[in-house]
Amino acid sequence: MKKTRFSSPKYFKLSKKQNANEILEDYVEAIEEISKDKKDVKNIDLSKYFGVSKATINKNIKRLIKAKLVTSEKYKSIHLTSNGKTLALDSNVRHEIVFKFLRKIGVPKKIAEEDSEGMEHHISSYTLKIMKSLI
Amino acid sequence: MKKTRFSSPKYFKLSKKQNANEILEDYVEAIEEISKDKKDVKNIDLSKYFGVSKATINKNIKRLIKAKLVTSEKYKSIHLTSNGKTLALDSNVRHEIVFKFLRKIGVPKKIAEEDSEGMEHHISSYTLKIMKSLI
DNA sequence: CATAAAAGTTAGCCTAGGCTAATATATTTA
DNA sequence: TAAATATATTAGCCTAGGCTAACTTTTATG
Repeated sequence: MKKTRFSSPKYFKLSKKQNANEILEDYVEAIEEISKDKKDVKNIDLSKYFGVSKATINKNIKRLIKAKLVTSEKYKSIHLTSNGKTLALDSNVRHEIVFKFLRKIGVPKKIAEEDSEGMEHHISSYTLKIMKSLI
Repeated sequence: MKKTRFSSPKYFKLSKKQNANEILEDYVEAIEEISKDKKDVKNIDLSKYFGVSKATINKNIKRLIKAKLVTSEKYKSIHLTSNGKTLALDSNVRHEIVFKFLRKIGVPKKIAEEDSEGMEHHISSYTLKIMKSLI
């Protein structure tokens, strides 16, 4: 009597690949959000936002530049490229769907904020569509 | 007119900490599952299960040993400690709740397997309780 | 406007989690 | 049982994502 298998190798591989982009998505989403309040998005804003050191932000911004998601010159502010903007908006839409869905099923705001943050990168578009339809 | 903030620094910090244990949980869960079919769980089984090299498994098993989740001697099979067993069962329960919840809202089996795999580490016990009650 | 404070950068370190290649041990099977 | 195959381990490499400390540049202020 074999138990249902909830996972298998291939799914792990997929989730690892996704993982690689998680931080990039979080960053562009953060940059987009911060730029609603401030005209210039600086290193220090992201440092405060994510609670990590300026050095870490600096390193990660270089990855974003390499990935053509942002542009930035030394000591200057950070700007999303059109790719970056698209990814940020996409990310935000997914984030919002998950957040609202969690609220809909009765999860308190604070917890829904935390959970949606963690979950947004691990939900397929199929599942997102269902969640959207249930909001 | 400020937009709702879906995320904030502290949630990121929390999710990073969780991340560190993800692989440990995945491993104990896998070991528990494999041991249902085979008496001995070996390196090679996990290598096939996760689709990563034997060397990687070997390294990670050492982390599990350090974390007192498994015991294993050179060239011998891997056994969950009672801590490991507890974590595995816990993990599996969470996994199962998410999987069944996704099925309940209409997500196809294959996709529910993938998504629940990714999501299980990012859902609070509060949200899990709600999901459980809705299955 | 000079200097102090704030922000940005760089270098060097760490852990986690991958890999390959070489080697060691176990297991199968001719 | 000896040789071939399978599995396990080790060493050394890589990237991502953290950190601190030292230094540079920018910004604010006396």
